Amino acid sequence: MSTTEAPAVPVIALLEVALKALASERRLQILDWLRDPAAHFPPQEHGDPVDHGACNLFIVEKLGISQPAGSRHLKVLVDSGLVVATRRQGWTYYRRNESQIAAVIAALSKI
Amino acid sequence: MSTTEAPAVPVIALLEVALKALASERRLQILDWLRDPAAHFPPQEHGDPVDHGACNLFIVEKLGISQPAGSRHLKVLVDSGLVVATRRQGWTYYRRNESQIAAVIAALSKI
DNA sequence: TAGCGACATAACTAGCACGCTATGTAACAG
DNA sequence: CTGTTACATAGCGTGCTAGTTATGTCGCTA
Repeated sequence: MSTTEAPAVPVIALLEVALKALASERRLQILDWLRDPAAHFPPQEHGDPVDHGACNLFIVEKLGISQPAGSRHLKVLVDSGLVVATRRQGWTYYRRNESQIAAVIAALSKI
Repeated sequence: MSTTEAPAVPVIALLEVALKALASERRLQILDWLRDPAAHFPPQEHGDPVDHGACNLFIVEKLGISQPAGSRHLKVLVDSGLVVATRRQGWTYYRRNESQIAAVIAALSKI
């Protein structure tokens, strides 16, 4: 507290994290697909797309990038709270966190 | 048109430009100050802050960075359409483009 | 226990973002 | 014409971002 100075509007620093996560065509595409996983991804045996979202492999393949690259994009989205990951029987499913997305839009509206 | 492929959702590419401009604590701070220039910047002789916004020098000084660094942040905001620049008697005043800001928030709400 | 499939992590590289100093440009003052 | 002020641009160094391949980890299956 002696070396760092608190910003006048701390919400700005929080917004920056979410906006950096959103400021990527890849990640915006992922969020758009996750609005309706069943419409954009093949059927999944282990996990209802409506409840749990889509698995990593499907997202990676649809993006056309390597699996680690897609995995890191998803990690950025999860770390920012915009997406929730669910591990289930070896697979990881991702779904939107609508409340957090709405909170970011609301915060942005105040700036 | 033969070498580039149109994205399935072109609005995503447009949103990315605005979000990259917003995903910066410096630029979010500028936008916040410009909501009420008269409250955050000294009085200006040549140009009403309510009409024209704040000049480059005041913004740079308040940010605590060099003049060229601040000038480039403002250019990013202008290029993305979020801020409008007005040249007047040697000074350049910057103000928010509320309609563009609202359009970005509306587009983000649809993603 | 061995092997495999799904995903995460590590290590590396290329490109972009952001800070700086130095310099260019345009308008005004004397 | 000269100098000053306000701002933009150029050039450079540094750190982050996003892609790759290689490898690690965990859960299931045989």
